[in-house]
Amino acid sequence: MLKRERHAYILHQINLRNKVLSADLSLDINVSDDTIRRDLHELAEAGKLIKVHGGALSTAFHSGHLAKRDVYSYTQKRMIAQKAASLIRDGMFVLTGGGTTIIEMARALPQHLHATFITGSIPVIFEYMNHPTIEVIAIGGKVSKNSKITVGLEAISRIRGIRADLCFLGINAINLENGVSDNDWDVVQIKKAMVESSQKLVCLTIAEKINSQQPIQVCEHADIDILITERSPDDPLLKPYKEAGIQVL
Amino acid sequence: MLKRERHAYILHQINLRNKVLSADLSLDINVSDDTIRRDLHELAEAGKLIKVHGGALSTAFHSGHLAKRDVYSYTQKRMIAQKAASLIRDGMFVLTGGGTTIIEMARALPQHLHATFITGSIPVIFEYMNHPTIEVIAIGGKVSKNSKITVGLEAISRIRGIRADLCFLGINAINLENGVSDNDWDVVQIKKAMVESSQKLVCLTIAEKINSQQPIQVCEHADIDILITERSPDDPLLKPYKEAGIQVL
DNA sequence: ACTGTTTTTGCAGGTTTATGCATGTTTTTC
DNA sequence: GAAAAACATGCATAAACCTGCAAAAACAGT
Repeated sequence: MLKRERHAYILHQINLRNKVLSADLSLDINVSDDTIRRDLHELAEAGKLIKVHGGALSTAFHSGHLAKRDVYSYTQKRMIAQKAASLIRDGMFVLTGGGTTIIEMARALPQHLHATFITGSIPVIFEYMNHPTIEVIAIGGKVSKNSKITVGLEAISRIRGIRADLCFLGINAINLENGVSDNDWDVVQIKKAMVESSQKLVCLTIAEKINSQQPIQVCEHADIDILITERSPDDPLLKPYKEAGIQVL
Repeated sequence: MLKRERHAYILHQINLRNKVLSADLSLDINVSDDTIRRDLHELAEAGKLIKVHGGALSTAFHSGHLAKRDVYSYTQKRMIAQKAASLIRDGMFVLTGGGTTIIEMARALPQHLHATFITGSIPVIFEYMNHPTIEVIAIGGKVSKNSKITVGLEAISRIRGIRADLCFLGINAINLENGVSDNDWDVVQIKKAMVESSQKLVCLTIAEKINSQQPIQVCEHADIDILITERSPDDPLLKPYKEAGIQVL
């Protein structure tokens, strides 16, 4: 096989799977691994791929391109945040949890909204404070350093004393069998209390976490009123949830 | 799986869930936990995540986002903060207000201090959260957007339920005639409650504010136990306060 | 077609990297 | 305060790597 051909083949493989192993290629094409290595080296110099120990990766896959901007799935979260913010009306009492998605929602609130937001998440409070017209209530209690929200009995009993119209939770895992689940006991207790204290529960998550599970259950899927992801409500991934009676946005 | 690929996978997981356990990863990817540990170590060195015992955390929340040097009279406040921090012993319950001086105190706390800090100031909570060993209690209530502390009846009744060893207040004005005074009614109510709930009151202020006055009184000079400024305790400016029975540091 | 030149390839060797394992230590947790 | 989990460290090994070299292949020009 000619060098050019080989190069084309390698690039084809890399675009197909986002990675290649030198060993695989040398076996496939029946040339020595030295040759493959030289090929990869050349292609890397030409910027067609990224050479790593043991093989090569697609340029699209690697850091600079995808990682820098979108490791936090910023774009998806923005979209979720906007859908979520549109549910809030003047005069409402809104309970919210913590997490980056909720922070994005805080940023996406319309300028003249006149609602009351209650949360135990310190970073979220920070974000709410920048809004000109909303009222912000902090839930007191012991502060969990990991999750940066208030937890414990104090916080839970405060939440129990509230009747909110809406509850927004950024969730870590959801499936139909076990509903919403998470991995921090203290945080789960808080979320449970929030769910019980609200008329409607709105769950926010990027689609990637749909159909996944974590050790501790927050609530049944039946408790969820609205589910928001960055995808279209018609996406087949979400169909089972619609059929289970959840409104999907 | 290639090393770089693994790194990308780990980062993806971490940004998805905000944390990962080494054990989970080694099971997922099917490599030894040693390898995972080495991966996490490398990624941590590169600043892509924060390594902790048993796994790693996302950097997303842990960004020190308070600008350091653009604080008015930074050096003076540093000095005050250090004097103040030296008063705190293991096991103490400490009530603190808000303000840049208190934030500096939070930064000046010794690394192994084992005390409990109670505050309603959101920026101060942020700072406390960075400390490895202290316990942090947030006072709940309505959040005042100006002063960034919780105010109102809810907060006050919470404070009343506390018996603290020390209370640190950053103060805006003090003279012998009217004691400590301030200009925000809500904030003053909170400070009053704090003073009443503590054994000892420690007031922090830059010397510039000594012998000045604001419209609303917080407490009498007789309520103050300790006064801390950036000046030496022997400074003539402070003599009247010493003579009035206040311990000056 | 022949010869000189260039390119490509495989190989020998010595080096580096990645990984797992064994050891002993620290940290966490109950 | 003792057991379990997580950690660091050093070592061994296999795989991947680089370098230089020589054989083979491809090329080009009179």
